[in-house]
Amino acid sequence: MGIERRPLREQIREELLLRLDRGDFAAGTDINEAALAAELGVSRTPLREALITLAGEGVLESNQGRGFRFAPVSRKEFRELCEIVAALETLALRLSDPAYLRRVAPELLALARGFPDAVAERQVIERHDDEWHDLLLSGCPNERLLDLITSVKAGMRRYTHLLAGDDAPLERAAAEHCRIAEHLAEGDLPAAAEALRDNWVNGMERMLSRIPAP
Amino acid sequence: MGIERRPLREQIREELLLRLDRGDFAAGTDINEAALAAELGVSRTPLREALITLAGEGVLESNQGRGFRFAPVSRKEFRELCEIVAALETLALRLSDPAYLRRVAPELLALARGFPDAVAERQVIERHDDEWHDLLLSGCPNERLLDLITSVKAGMRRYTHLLAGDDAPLERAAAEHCRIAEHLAEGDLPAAAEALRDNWVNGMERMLSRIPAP
DNA sequence: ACTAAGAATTCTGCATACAAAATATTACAT
DNA sequence: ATGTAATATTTTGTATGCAGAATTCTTAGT
Repeated sequence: MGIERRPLREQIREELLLRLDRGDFAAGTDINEAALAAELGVSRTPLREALITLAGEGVLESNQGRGFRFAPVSRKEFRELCEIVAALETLALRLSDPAYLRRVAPELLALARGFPDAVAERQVIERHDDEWHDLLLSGCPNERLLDLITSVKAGMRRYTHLLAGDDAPLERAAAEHCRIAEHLAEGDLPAAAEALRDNWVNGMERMLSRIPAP
Repeated sequence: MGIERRPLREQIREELLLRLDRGDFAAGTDINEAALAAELGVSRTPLREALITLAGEGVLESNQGRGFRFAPVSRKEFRELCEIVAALETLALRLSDPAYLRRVAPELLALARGFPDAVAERQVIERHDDEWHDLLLSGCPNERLLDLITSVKAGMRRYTHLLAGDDAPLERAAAEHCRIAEHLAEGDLPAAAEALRDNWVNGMERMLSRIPAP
């Protein structure tokens, strides 16, 4: 039975991202290292290591002498992140083997169709969406690109909890996922890539109004 | 007189990248934290923080229990990185204001033309190339994208020293830069973006043969 | 001489300690 | 009451300490 043998900093990073999804931290909030470390039951050292990693991913900001804080959210930044992820994911799709994509298309379609039925809590649905995109890109041979996408998406997690309580956006996303899967089933990769970009642009539009004005 | 007031971890990170450019570290080499910290005249704490940052950028790898090491180089990874940066830079160019680009085109052209004349050492030339690309993208309003490009390029620094002693690739790069600048001067942004992608693809080809086989 | 077990050493990962910077509080003058 | 200077407190940034894992060295046995 494999006991947990991973660096504390990684576990801490994931725990913080999870709490971020839950909306535990307001954007712009300062982090008190000692208090947070005590709450997590670890020392400041691995906590700081996790904070530095998250700062590198854009989740946190750091200012000399005054520590870390959750980076403030803004429509501008969210738009920027969507532009980036859209470009990276379409690149990943274009680099994938068309035959492989056609093979996983049915599974992608099934997942997308079973999407709104799942009456799970929002947090589970978010994870579900991530897994769908992961499967979509699982055939991309560019490993560095996949890592980078994961990292950039971590920077977007500050925004996910803003969708709380509204299912409409998720249903529309599911419909778009179906469209993408159908294009893949037909072997029309360019159309799928275009639909994927639309998915990000639309998702961005749906979110923008929920982001508080600066 | 503003004295140096930045976190040690950032200064350490830059120093390590500089030494990497000089070819001080062989790919795959394990890092001895205590020895390196002593050499740099700092304690292990900020050094480790810098190492964690570099690991996040792909410069280093970390394995539980056996610390950090410089990630091994490979043709596959270099190709992957080039694909990524090419996509990101062309995106940045497409997002830029065409009027601004036309305005800086002359400066870009002049810099590119003065390129091979500079008989400076290779390391300076590399930095020169970086600055040219920075200027090219300086009109991109997507700040997150610019940060991301910088970060991904840090991950490519493990490869730059492999160009040591050969000016031919740099001269060809200069010619390509001229081409890009000329397209911008004409206001033909799509052509410039295409030339920029070619620049990365060609640069990749030039480099590939120099990367030792795995 | 080669292998394997085990001891000794080295090194990492995490915790704690300390100094300096930033922030909060108090005292006082206006 | 308000602003300000002096002081106390908090908090970060860096250094040091320590336990355990990984590695190297030693040596006994074949």
